[in-house]
Amino acid sequence: MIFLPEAEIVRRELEREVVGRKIKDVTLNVAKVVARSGNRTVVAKALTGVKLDALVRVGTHLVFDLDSGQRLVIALAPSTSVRRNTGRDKEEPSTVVILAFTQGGHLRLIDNKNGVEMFLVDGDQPIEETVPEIGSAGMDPLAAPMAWTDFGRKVLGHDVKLKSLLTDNSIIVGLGDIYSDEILFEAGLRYDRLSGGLNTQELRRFYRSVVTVLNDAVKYRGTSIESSPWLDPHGEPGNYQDHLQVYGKHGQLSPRSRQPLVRTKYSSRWTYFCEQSQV
DNA sequence: CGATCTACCTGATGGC
DNA sequence: TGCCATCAGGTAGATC
Repeated sequence: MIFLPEAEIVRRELEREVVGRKIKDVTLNVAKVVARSGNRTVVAKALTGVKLDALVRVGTHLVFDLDSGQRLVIALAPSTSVRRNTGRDKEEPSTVVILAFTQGGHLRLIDNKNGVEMFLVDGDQPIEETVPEIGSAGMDPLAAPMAWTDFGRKVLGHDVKLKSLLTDNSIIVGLGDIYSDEILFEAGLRYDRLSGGLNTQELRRFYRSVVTVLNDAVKYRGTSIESSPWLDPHGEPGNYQDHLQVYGKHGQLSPRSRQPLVRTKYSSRWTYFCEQSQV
């Protein structure tokens, strides 16, 4: 599964290995994935012979500048895998897009739920305008630097349980159960605390934990566990699963309180936390 | 022992 | 606005 740290890892890899390359050939296996730019023939034609000039990440969207003057947007879904392949690698099941480069090699998108979208937008207008969901997306804690004042205002501006806040893409983009539970443990805050009731000290701890956990997850190259498989563009798993403190660890001793960690259902999904150290 | 079924996992979505 | 039922695909474990 791709969440925010994994999206950042993908951006770094593709910046090194794909930017500067020219598209020789385009394979589009699923019409829905490119439908925002028209049909497959139109999109393939618009991309063939075009060079990828620059890449930025906005939340879980990857945005390439093209030498055609357009931009290529890849809107990653949790179910998306991004792969750098040689041209000879055999096509994995659920491969939805293949971009083959004149310099050799492929960029492939794999998605068993067809959740990924790839489309072209005008390069002259701001990306927030050409891609409305980018304009309305939540904060990106990996954007350097996420403003502390924005964070505070957004958190206090809602009165919702902290876990709901963390997993709400319109407030903070790209987090799921794993990173949410880890952030809340790091912050010493319970999943069911109301965001509007945090005091200044708690708010600062919360902010610091969001930034720390997500940056650590990038540093350790993402989280690869059974319920949330993740492989980087080279097919390598991450290591952050070895640094998880609470997720999936109910019954084990809390690193902070030395009491057993607890697992509870919250809005029909599991939440892992330490009853003693998270208040 | 293999095929099939069931329950449950995940995040996204849309109705209330 | 926030909460929750439902959806879809995948999979683990049970059952035949």
